[in-house]
Amino acid sequence: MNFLDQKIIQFLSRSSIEVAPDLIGCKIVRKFPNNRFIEAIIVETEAYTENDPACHAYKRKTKRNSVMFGEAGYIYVYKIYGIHHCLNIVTDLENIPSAVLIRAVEFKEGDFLEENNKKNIIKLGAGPGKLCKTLKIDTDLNGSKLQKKGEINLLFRNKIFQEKIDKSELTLFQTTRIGITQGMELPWRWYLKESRSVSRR
DNA sequence: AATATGATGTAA
DNA sequence: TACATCATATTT
Repeated sequence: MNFLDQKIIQFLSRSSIEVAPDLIGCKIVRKFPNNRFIEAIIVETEAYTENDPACHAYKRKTKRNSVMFGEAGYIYVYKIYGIHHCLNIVTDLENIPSAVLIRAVEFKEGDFLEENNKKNIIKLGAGPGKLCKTLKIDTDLNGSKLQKKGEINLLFRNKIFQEKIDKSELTLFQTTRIGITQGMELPWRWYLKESRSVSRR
């Protein structure tokens, strides 16, 4: 494991409520066997934590949610409504079931020249199911570790993004979470106000 | 074994 | 606002 992988694990080994806003601006890198890869900037996240009625691991450890009980730096992928997949990054210490749901990412112009229409590139990552479809993420990746040499990796915010946050040229908006039936009052959703790829405002 | 339902997306 | 569609969890 290299130094940067180590730093990412440290960064993720905190409460999901701290990690979720910090993940905005970080980059998901999805690598494929043919050496090609896609990069996407995270622009919308939600925190799920222990003692949170909306968390899949709220009641007990099950086969599905077991990854959330493990150490930070692994991904939890589940299928929802029979059709879509959702990507989560496991956070916090071992045996504290928590994760951050990636709700939206933004792709850069120039990617997808072959497969997709340039017009709707903004929409390709605007929703948890859509981003998984675009990044070809399904339950086969459940339990994978984020690492440089892997099918999926996470990179920190670049310097320019961090400077813009620091100078308030980019702003994070905090709201309540989407689509849940319990814990609706908890303001654990964050999105990048300036991004056009946010799923809902 | 049977049933209920969901951290969604799309079309209407 | 309806609904497609199925893995998982829960109930019988």
